[in-house]
Amino acid sequence: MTTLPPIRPETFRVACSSCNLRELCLPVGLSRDDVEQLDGMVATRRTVARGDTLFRSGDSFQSLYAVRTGFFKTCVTAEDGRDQVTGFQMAGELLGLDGISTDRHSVDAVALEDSQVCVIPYDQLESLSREFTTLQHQFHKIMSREIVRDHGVMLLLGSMRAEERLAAFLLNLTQRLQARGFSGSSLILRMTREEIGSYLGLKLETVSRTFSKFQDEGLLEVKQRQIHILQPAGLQKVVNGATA
Amino acid sequence: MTTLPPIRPETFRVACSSCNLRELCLPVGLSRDDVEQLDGMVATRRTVARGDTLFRSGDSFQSLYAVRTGFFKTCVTAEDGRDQVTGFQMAGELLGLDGISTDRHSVDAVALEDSQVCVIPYDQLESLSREFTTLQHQFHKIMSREIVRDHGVMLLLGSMRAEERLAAFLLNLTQRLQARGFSGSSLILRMTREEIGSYLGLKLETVSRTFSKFQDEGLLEVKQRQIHILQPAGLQKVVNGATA
DNA sequence: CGCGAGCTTGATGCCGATCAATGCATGTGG
DNA sequence: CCACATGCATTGATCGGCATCAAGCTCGCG
Repeated sequence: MTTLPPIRPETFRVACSSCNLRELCLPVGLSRDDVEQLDGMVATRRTVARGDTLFRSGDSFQSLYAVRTGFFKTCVTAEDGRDQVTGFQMAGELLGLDGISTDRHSVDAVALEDSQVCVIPYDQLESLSREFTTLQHQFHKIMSREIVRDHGVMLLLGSMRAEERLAAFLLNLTQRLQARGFSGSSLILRMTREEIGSYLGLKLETVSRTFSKFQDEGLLEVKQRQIHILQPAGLQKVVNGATA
Repeated sequence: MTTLPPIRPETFRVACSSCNLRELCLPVGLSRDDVEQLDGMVATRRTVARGDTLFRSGDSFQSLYAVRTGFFKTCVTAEDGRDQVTGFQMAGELLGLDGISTDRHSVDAVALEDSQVCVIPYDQLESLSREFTTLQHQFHKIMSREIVRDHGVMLLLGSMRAEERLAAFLLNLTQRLQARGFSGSSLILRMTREEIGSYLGLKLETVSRTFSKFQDEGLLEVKQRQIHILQPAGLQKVVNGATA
């Protein structure tokens, strides 16, 4: 068998028009022609190893990033050192929107596994979206969706109990994974109990205990970070007020 | 004394270029010429009586609203009826950004006192911001600022204790009032203890008790909704981890 | 093989929720 | 103008959920 020329990932053409995430990512709803306009803008990718930061709070803001592969968390840190996970991002989701307001990032974005992102230079996005109405509108929708998502998290943090929070979190994760073609019932958590706890406003022990409780009740199976959802409907009941 | 002709507010010319809020509102950072372009877009005002809603969750989204006078709250409601105040808006702040994502509003906006808003038809805002780079950029900054604000609320809800939450809330309110030319030390709350509690993820009794505690400690004076801040620095200490 | 990061589980305590009563303003109708 | 109702706020007593403290446990990895 003759050896093929080595694959050099860096040289791959980065092109939204041929990306399998285009139905989830920035290009949603754009025509074929419009998407091809994006190809000129999204010219580079960046690889981020597990544990490394894509950007940090305080860094100057230049670009947005679309997750191509991998998994991220974003964290805010208060002056007194307290910190809070504000979100988990997977393929097709945008990172960096926080930076637009002050030209500096206000959160840390950390890769929870080896990841790749597409770099979207922000000034180019602004000028392209002046030309292409659909792109402009799509971008606004993405920002608005982030605001709506944040409101949902506030509801969760402000008025739900531990079990309800974890159940809501798991259902949200599985929905997003399912939209990406993964199983809706089986998943591997990319984050620690502590990170889940930070996101949900709980301590890691409470997260662990709640997983165990769900397991005892037959709602799911937990083996470390491997989760099998056995009764999605049961979890949904927990999210609402099932005091079971 | 001769009677003056009656003032008919509806006929006042609505003009961003002559609005005293232009340094706080959408026009921030725009040149005189650019602001005059806004005058054509922001053509109408709407009056909302105390207790009435400007829009409701589920309403179709057409316009953004800039608070001109008065005070609003926004609430999300879960399917099970639980609800959560997601923000309080005062003069110069924008309402309705949540609606862009799905063309329907996802929160209720309720006036907490008799209020007036400027109506900003969203399709006109999009087309104007295709023409005027500074407007486009300013609008993006406002959306991004909302996202950053939401992250701050998540930090508060996820990792602060009752006293810290209330202190942070009061300092935030006074800062915003001060930016509008009001005293930084004396304010009248436009919302009930229950609404504060909902926003902060606390019960109204806890809010009330915490006010009393701050008063006992000499940090402020409370007389129903009248608040006098005596030691802003003391409140700031509470926001960080003063276990006092 | 043994170390360490992450996870589980138990015992205890505290913060804020809940339940309940009273107080205080505003407004309405007699 | 007062009596009473109503909505909101305060304060007390008790309870419960989650945090905290503390031990082991599991698993991947050098």
